[in-house]
Amino acid sequence: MANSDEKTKASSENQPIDTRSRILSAAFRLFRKHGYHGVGLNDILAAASAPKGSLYHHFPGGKEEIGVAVVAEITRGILALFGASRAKKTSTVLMQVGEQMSATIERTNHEICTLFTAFLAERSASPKLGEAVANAYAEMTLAIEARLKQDGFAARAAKERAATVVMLLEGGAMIAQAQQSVAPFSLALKHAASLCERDD
Amino acid sequence: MANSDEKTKASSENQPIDTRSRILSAAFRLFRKHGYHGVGLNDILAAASAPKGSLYHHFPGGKEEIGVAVVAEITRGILALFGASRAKKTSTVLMQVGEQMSATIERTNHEICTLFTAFLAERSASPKLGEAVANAYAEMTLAIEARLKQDGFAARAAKERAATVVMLLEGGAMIAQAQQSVAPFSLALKHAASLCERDD
DNA sequence: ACAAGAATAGACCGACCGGTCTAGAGAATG
DNA sequence: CATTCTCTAGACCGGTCGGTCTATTCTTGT
Repeated sequence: MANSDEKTKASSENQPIDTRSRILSAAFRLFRKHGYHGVGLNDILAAASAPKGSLYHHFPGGKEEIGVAVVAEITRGILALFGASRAKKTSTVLMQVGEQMSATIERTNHEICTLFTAFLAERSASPKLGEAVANAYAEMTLAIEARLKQDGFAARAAKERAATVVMLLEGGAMIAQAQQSVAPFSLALKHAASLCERDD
Repeated sequence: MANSDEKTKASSENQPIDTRSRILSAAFRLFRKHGYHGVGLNDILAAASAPKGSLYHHFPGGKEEIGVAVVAEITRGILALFGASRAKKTSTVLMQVGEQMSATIERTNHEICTLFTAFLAERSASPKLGEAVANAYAEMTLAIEARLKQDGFAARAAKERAATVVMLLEGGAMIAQAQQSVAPFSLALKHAASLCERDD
């Protein structure tokens, strides 16, 4: 069920992407630009060139399930970045991650709605989505916290700084979008990186 | 209907609030809980106990005009807080403002969608709203920056720290909402205040 | 008292929302 | 070939969206 990367329609490198993936990435792009409520299923379908039947086949839970899946996908990506290159200092890795985010912000004409902001407002309407977002933040913070401890920070300091870093990234990305400029995000990133240095 | 025991707008102290104000504050409360798109005009009308005719009489621009007005109202409130008590140190004032925000966060069961997050996603659909939000951030930052200069910070440092403070407040409030706890916001506030001390 | 504007009131509209349902295309089994 | 399952396809549904419209009630100036 997961992959059909053998047989007729697919050698492992096929250009026409899986319908499910197409829906997911279209939803991702639209959500971060217009917010969760600002995107209709028909918008997603049109962007993904898929009919409604396919959508409800792959995501029986409908729009909400898509939202949760997108949040999970983003989280997975971020964690992968922080999980890699354990040898390097946290501040170094953070700067690298930040550069990548900066590039995305610029590439998308500052249309990146912050990591999870697009879904935050739905907390009241959809517990599942709210939970997914809360979880995402928690996992991100935990990952950074673990690295900082490894860098030699005391437990409490690591926890506080990790949390502050996440806030800075979120706030920075948000204001960057509002102001249509990467500058605020870069500033936040710089500050966050310095927070990850022990001799602060 | 509801109230007719006073001369309309003439008497400045009437308990039954002006319809326009009722609509505005209802919209404010709903927007921050559900986001701009998450709230329908009928929701606002019901919460304000007003009919549609009144809404379009006071806000001919419809929902968008209401959104802009709400953003302006929030900004006005924040600026008033920072404008007052010029004598005190900025960090002190910041802590006071923060306490007030913390109280609001707790009182509303952490339903405070960050200051302007609720409107950010509409940037793409409504230039006016986007502009209003960008303006709001700029004004806030400028107000803090001015205070920091007055506290003796160099121009560049004042600008950067002011921007960082705003990011921290936004990010902190956002994560506080996601995690359903004031703790993250308090942490952000603490860090922001220390940024406003010269011997950092 | 009376005219005129401000404000209230809600029925009504077309568009779109998320979601359901039935039908068919395509490959994998016997 | 017949069957079966996955997946595609889109017409269709009731409900709600933001917005317009006309009618009526207050308030105020004269």
